Amino acid sequence: MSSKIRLESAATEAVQKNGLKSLSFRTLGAEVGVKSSSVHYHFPEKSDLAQALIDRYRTGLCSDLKHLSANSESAYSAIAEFVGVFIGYCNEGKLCLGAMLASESELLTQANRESLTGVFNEMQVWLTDEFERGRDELTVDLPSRTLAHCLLSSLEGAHLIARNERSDDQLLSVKMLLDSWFSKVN
Amino acid sequence: MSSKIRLESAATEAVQKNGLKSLSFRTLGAEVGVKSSSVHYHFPEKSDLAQALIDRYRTGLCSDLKHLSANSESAYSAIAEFVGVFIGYCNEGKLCLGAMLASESELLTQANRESLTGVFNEMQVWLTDEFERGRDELTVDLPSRTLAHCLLSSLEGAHLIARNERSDDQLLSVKMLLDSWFSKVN
DNA sequence: GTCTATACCCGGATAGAC
DNA sequence: GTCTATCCGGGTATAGAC
Repeated sequence: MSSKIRLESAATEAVQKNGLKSLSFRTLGAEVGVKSSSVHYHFPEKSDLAQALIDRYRTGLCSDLKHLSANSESAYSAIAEFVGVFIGYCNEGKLCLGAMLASESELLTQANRESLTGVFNEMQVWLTDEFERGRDELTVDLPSRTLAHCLLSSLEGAHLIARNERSDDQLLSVKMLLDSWFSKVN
Repeated sequence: MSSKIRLESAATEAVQKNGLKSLSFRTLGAEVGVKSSSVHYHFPEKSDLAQALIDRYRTGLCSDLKHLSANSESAYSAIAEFVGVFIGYCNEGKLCLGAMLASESELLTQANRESLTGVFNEMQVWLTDEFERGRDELTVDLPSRTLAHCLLSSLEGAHLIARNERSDDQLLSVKMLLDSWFSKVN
């Protein structure tokens, strides 16, 4: 695989764990066996790296979500699987890339920030559509869009809080809330 | 006021805006008119500064919450005011201190992390008690503790997401969710 | 308690050879 | 595309005078 791709993978992993600020061109290069100058060749400035990571994350996300919609037997199961992704991150000591970068927004360019907004929108639109698809089984009468916002916010917040502790309490509560929104949780 | 106190205030502000990692002893000192060596006199290492900030935040929080409980006419109004604090942060481009530090957990010591957990617990216990106080007006039958977890998670997540964008959508949705939990929202 | 001065390290970034 | 070498700025931290 090309160096560039391997750099992006390693960078994504590192950013989800410790943030962009903590990631240096030197250590990133070392991770895949090249020097910092080579990293600069692919990503001239740090904001270029950030942009690549955000774009890459969004692309992967889109295809994952598309798959999830197509292969799930119900809106509930699709959304529950989405929640599962976050629980997975949590177990690896990672934050969602979007959340981590959002917490470091002072080092992002305007373009970075706009793309990041796009990532969150992608998730919220997908969630909104899924809640709409499961309308009939919903026990709450809030707009789908509101439910989508709330679920995403809870997930991002929960695994931020959960990072410090050694319990899944936080995410489990969110899961309970989600379940309470559906009449059939099979 | 003593330098130490002023340093703590300035540091809290800076950390909520840009994080601990971005805050240098030099710029912090400059903020209150002393040199970096003087900052080191009060806080030998960065983790000492972090500890002071966390302790200070918790103390302020405790007294604020006590006041809120005592002076509110209902559980709903107390909780709504709590939500208001987060909306206020958001308008100032700040994150809750706990959330910001949680996102930077790689630079915290074990002691820092434990104290930080205490801060989140403080909020969750208070919220749990308030939901318990408002039991009669609740329209959801989830445990108060679960509601507390979910509300706090949503708030932390919402203003993380909201930081990038120029809209309050995210936090408004959380407010709508909260309102939907109470039968009387007067 | 605060200062000046300084040691030391690490990060981003670039120039130029291969 | 990758390397070596290097510059420069800025960060943490300490020693010692006042």
